[in-house]
Amino acid sequence: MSCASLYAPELRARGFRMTSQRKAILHVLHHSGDHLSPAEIFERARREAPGLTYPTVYRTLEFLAKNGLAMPAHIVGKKQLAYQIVGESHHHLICRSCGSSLEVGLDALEPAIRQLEASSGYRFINSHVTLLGLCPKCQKEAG
Amino acid sequence: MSCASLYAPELRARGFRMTSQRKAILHVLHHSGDHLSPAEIFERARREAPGLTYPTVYRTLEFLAKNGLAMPAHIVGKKQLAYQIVGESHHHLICRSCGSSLEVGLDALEPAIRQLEASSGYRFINSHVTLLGLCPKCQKEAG
DNA sequence: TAATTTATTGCAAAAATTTGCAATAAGGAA
DNA sequence: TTCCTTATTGCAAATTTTTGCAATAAATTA
Ligand SMILES: [Mn+2]
Ligand SMILES: [Mn+2]
Ligand SMILES: [Zn+2]
Ligand SMILES: [Zn+2]
Repeated sequence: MSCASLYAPELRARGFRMTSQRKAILHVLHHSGDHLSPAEIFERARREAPGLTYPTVYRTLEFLAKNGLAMPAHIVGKKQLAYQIVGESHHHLICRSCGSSLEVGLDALEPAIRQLEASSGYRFINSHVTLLGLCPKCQKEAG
Repeated sequence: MSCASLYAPELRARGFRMTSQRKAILHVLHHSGDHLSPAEIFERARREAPGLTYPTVYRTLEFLAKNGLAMPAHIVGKKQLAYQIVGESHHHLICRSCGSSLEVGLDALEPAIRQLEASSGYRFINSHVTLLGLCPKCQKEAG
């Protein structure tokens, strides 16, 4: 029983198909919960889906993002775009000097985002925000 | 008189150098104001800096982002990471179904971000947030 | 101005990501 | 179950992005 059964109805309702490749990738994202690079996802998912290829990994991640099942996150300083399963709302605050990071809970930005949902008419906003700043340590060093 | 003279002191104070390549790229970003892909930046900047190469463009954009002079933005549906000069604070709300987008003014999220600056100790947060949602039209179609 | 230091660049090659298209297989219909 | 339609995949090739390293040039000093 794969966790992919959670997502299958969602996809089929929109005319998409649940394939073994998508199951494997969703399984990896779902159980890791973390931000994973395409390469990490490829390595882990192909244990369940032998024959899996890189083009499929990239296309699937883009597909999941477009459909609101995964969130992309670009972290300055890391070259690869990472993906994470949609779950607990949270955001990232990263020091652009030393790279140290802080996870920001949903209470910080979420109210403003819900407000925006109301005023814009857009709905189902998945927020996965990466903010860049200077951490306290680097503020001192920079003067 | 290039607009790069605006940025030179900033860089030199941190031990970096203002080069003809950086001048050209800053000039392009500064006067466009828009989100530009590395390829667009390369094409425009090399008019002023002949001999400019792609590795330099990529390294410079990463450099400007790390130093708070430019903001990267990953737009789901577009493959390339785009960059924009740091200027008016604003955010993007994009429909993950049809791609239509809305610019979100600084009043929507900025108060929450200033609040976060206070509570986290991080400072000089450049926010350039891309939020994904479903626009009103696509909400109807999706049911 | 000339010399010095080293941040930055260009080049060539490697690695990552995207694309076109024919083959495959998921899901629905018979 | 078998047949159909077409969304999805794998493959090969194209394109984009990154990296190592020697050559270059910005800024400081003499
Ligand atoms: Mn995250
Ligand atoms: Mn923008
Ligand atoms: Zn820091
Ligand atoms: Zn839409």
